[in-house]
Parts: sequence; structure tokens; C-alpha cells
Amino acid sequence: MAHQHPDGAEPDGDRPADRERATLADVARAAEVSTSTASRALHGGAGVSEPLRERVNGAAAALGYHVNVSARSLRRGRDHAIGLAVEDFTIPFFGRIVACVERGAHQRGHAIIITVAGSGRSEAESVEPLLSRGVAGIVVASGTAGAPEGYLADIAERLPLVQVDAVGPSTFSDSIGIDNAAAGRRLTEHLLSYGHREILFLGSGTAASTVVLREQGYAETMVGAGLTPRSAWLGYEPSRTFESAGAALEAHRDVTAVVSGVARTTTGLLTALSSLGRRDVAVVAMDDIAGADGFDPPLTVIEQDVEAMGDRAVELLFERIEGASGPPRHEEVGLSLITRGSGERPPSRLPTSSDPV
Amino acid sequence: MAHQHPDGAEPDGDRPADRERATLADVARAAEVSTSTASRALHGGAGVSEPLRERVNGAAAALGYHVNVSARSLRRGRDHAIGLAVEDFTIPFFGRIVACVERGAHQRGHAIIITVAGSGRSEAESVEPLLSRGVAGIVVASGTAGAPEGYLADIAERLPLVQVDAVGPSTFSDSIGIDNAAAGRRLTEHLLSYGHREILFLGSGTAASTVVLREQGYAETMVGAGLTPRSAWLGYEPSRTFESAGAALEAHRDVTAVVSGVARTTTGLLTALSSLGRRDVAVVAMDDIAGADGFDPPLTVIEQDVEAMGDRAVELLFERIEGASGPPRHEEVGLSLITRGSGERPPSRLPTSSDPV
DNA sequence: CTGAAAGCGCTTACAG
DNA sequence: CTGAAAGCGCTTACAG
Repeated sequence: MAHQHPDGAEPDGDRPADRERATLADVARAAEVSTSTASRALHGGAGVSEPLRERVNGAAAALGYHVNVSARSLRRGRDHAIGLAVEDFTIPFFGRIVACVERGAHQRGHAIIITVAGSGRSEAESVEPLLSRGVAGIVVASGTAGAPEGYLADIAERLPLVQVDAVGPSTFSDSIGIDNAAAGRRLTEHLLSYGHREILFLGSGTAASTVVLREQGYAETMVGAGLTPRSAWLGYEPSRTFESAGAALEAHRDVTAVVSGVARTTTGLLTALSSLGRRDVAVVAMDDIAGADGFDPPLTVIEQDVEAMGDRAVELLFERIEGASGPPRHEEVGLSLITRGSGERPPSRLPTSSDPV
Repeated sequence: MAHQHPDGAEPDGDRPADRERATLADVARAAEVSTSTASRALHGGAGVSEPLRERVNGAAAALGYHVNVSARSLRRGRDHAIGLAVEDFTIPFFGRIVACVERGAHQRGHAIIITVAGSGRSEAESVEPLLSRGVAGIVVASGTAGAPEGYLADIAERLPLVQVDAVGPSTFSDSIGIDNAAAGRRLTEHLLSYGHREILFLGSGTAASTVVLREQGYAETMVGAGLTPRSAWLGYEPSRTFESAGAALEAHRDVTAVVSGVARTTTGLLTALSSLGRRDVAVVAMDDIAGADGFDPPLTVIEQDVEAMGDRAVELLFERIEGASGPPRHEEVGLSLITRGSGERPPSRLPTSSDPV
């Protein structure tokens, strides 16, 4: 809060330590070496004698020197930073991805610049802050991005890019995700195995996304069992999912079980069930949520290995940053069904007469 | 993934658009003006004739130019970026803060560089990536930071700094938070008003933090009512809070109600209650958690206005960045008690003979 | 092993 | 209103 020289005096240029950050030249002067040597001693590694290196490090420490990254990046033409574009920071799934990426990049000496992907901003506007900083690579975490004709494809031509929570294998960049259709299938099969036949799928929205693939897995499985799939979409607005879920439950009074395709819809659904006093509906959900075993009954979910996804994304990215070439790679992390009770009860009512089988 | 000239040929220097980013000089050449004029036309605002401005903007667009931020920052001596140090990205509370800060900084044309505060890293290591980039200011979101003798105090002398989720008014920087003791008091009073007398406080850890203040509010209120406060600390490890909560419940068999001092402990507590089949314990908690009304019974909580906190933090920071001086400011956002049922039932058992009243 | 010098891309007094 | 020139702090061939 005191960035000016309050007395109006200009620095004479001779005072050893003024208010400002110490510069490499300051360190060099203090250590009585050239800036070349100072630079090499501090970072270059090779080719500096031990006594000089110590003198330089000592001077740097004494002056509280740290490198000016703008200057370094300008000179080197590339920044030791990566970009991280995230769909929504408030969703725990993405928060865990952020934590993984931050940790991995920090370990590798890179800073992390974040931006929001989506949420009304254009892709260009989202990515501009990353591009103008010359980041070494970008991680995009979004369940809705990745269209091959999109902006991301252009970026991938110039920069290492990894898509996390990818809708599927990308044609233009490395990607990592889960088998969303398989997840939908497994959740549905679980309910079928307990005798449910009127099963509703709940999702957020149909923007090309992971959730749509999960719905497809659900629908396939239903059709395969001779049953009619039904879906309801609750939207992306957290404050509205509760009402929408209630409406969907009313509109499909005969369902005995629900598949919730994404965490966003799960809490709305549970709240609606609770407020409607409906204890006759079995529920299984995609993604574990905090306190899921505190629900009544405890919630059966499919859990993704989010940390594996985030950690692996960083590895893939840095392999590219370090020069790895080759076609886009796609990886999938494992899923595990955690059965806790909510999906394990048989239908509380008999199939209705409209049952097609 | 194709950063070299694969054929080994060097660019002749004359080709209009090579693989690399267009530079201001390229734009100037294309628009047939000096780089001075190009720069002013693009950013400077004042003092460029309309025709020239258009020519420059056209050329920039045609070349896909965007400014090299490293060069700009080096020249200007300060970066259009802010730092954001966060205790834990996976906690929804902090995720909401991240979203607010990102939005606010983006609107003001600043990039956001994140780092973890805590989690085994030293304060110096956490903040180094921000300092070496010359960020214009820093937001620290942590419920445990802010000791006046700490590293942050040094930083605050050189740079605008705002502490969010602050333990209390800071002596050296702007800060924003809630009245933690009042929160503890209100939760406790709520339980008292329903006749509970054996009330346990559950927190994460006693590292100087917001949670300790909440506990103090609880303890004060208990003592004021002639009752004996009791606390249990469950630690910071998510996977362990469940066991620790169970152990605490066993160790205090006579409690009829629990105050959970922080979201981290709430889910562990609810899981423990559920797995122990204990339906005789009233619960109130600090911080709303997703799906809290899906619990049995729906959870009564005190909710903080997290978005107000995040938005205001950005405002405070940019006021300082834009030169506001004056002593450290402290602000508090509102609290609201959301009663949903879990704290509203009377004690299921009569006070024991050890009851001090 | 060490140093003098060029230059990364930009902005900004300073002249005109 | 426009341009020539300096310089932000650093790294890195290039000599020695």
C-alpha cells in the first residue's frame, strides 16, 4: 500500500536496496560477477565453479532475490506455466481435478493459470488469458467441450492440450475420461437386477456431454430388457434442480427407480424425494457425493477415480510439453459401484398393467 | 505437437505468417505504421486517428495477433494478474470463493494464478510462484492463515493483499469473514432452546482457525447456561473423520445433541450416526452442504453468504490495486440459520443424573 | 570457467 | 497525431 516514494524523492540509483525487487544485476554486483555468471549459478546448473556459485547464492539470498518471470519468459519464448480451464469450480468433481493439476504442475515448477470454460463465455474469451501468456500447455476440464470443429482444435495445433472428463476420444488432443455409456449401463443393470422395470433417467442438460452418453447406456440397457427408457433433464441451475426433480417425479408417477446421471441432479432428486415423502423410489447415482452414506437409505453410486484422472492428465500434458509426439491418446480410468442400500430394494409396487413385457 | 520446422529449414524471415505468434512489429508492418502507433491503437486509447486505428485493428485481426503478456509485464513492471492462494480446492466453500475471484478478476482484465496455501507447503513456497510473477495483488483464502508474525505480513507491505475466511480482523491487510464466535453461539442456543443440555462440539483441528472461534462461541454459551462444554477434534483427513466421529459419539454416550463446527466434520458425523443407527441425536452444523435436506432428518445449518464474501474480497483487492490507501479494513458477511428439522427435536432422553443443573 | 553483448516484445517519455 | 529510440530483466550463443 506504499508503492510510491512518499517524500517525492527519486532514488539516486546508488542506494543498495531500494523499495523495489532486487534484480539479477543487483545480485551480480553484490557477488562481483557478471550477470551471465549470476544467471548460470542461479539456474543454469552446469559450468560454474563452486566458490562462485556459493557467492552468488549468498548474495541472492541476502537481497531476497527471485527471478522476474516476465523477463525470463520473454527471453525464453515460453512460460513455465500451464493453463487450466474448468467448467465450474464449485463442483467438487472439478475441485478435485484442480487440486491434482495444481499439485502436479507445482511439482514440475510450473505456475497454474485458471480460467472458466463455458458459463456464457466464448471459448475464445476463456482461453485468451492463457494464450496471451504463452503457457506451455493447457488442461481443459469440462464435460461438454471437445467438439472437433471447435476452438480447442485450433489451439491443439499450436500447444499441448489435454481434455479431462472428455466426452470421448478426441480427434485432435490427448484426452482422459471414463466409459460413460458403461456407467449408465451398470447403474441400470443394478436396478434391473432387483426387479425394477419402470426406471427414469435424470440428467442435467443435453448439451453434447458425458451425461448424454450415460443416458445412452441407460437407454440401451432398458431397450435390451424390453423396457421403455424415459429421461428428464433438470437443467444446470442448482437452485432449480429441486423443483424440476419434483416435477419429473410427478410426471412419472409409476417409476419405482431412478438413475441420476450426474451429481448436480442427485442432490435435487434426494431433496425432492424427501420433501415429497417418497420412500418408495430406489435411487442409484453417478458420482459419489459427500455424506452419501448419511442419506436415508444410504446412496448407491458409481464412483470415478477422479484423482487418477487428474494426476494422469498432468502426466500426459507434461509428456507433450517435453516433446512427446504421436497421435492423440485417449485413456479411461476405472469405475466402481459402491452399493449402500438405495438401489438394492425391490420395487415397492407391482408393475403396472401398462408394463410392456 | 509440431513446434519445430520438421524439414529443418529455417524461416526466411520474409514469409508473412510463419508458425509462430504474430508480434506487434508484424502488425505494424502490415498496417504500415510504427510499432508505437500500433501499440497505441491497440491498447493506448488516446491519440490515434480513426483511420489508422482501424488499419491497425484490421491487421491485428488478420494476423491473429494477441499481445505478449510477458513483454508487456516486463516493460510495465507489473502484471495484469492476481494471485489466489487457497487452503483446499476440493472443499465446496473454497470452490465457490475461487469461482467468485475468477469472475471478478476476469471482468477487470486480470489473469488468475492459483496456488495452495498450506497442505505441507511452507508459506514461502506457496507464495513464491505469485511473487516471481509480479502479480498485482493476492487473495488468500484460508481458515488457518493470518498470524501477524507470518510471511503474509511481509507480503502485505509490498503488495495489496486480502484475506478471505479470515480468522479475525487482520492487523496488516484487508480481511473478510464471518463472526465465527456468533455462529457457534447461535447454533448452541438453537439446541438449548429445544431443551438439550448435553451438547458436544465437533471440529476439525485446533490450528489457530475459524473453527476454534466457533468452538469458543459454543463454549461460552454452554457455560453461560451453567453447562459443561465438551469438544472433540476429528482431524483434517476426510477418510478418517467418520471413524473419529464414531469414537467421539461413543466417548460421549450421554450427549443428546451435537454442534458440527465445519463442513469437513459434518459428513463424517452424519455417516457415523447412520452407521451406528443413532437416531436419538440432534445435529446442527456450520455451513450448508449439498443435499442437506435429503438427510434424515434434514439438516439444520448456519449458512454463510459465500458469494458475498468472494465478490467483496475482489472489490477490496482492486480498490487497493488502484491505489486506495488507509488502514486494514475488516468486513463480515451475514449468517443465516436454516432450520430443517435436525436440530428441532427435544432431547430423546432425560438429562442424566450427572447433569450439573 | 567466465564475461561482453545481443535481443526476446513491448510501452513510453521524448521530439517533431 | 506519429515515429525513433531506449530500456524493462533476463538468458544464451559466442568468444576467450
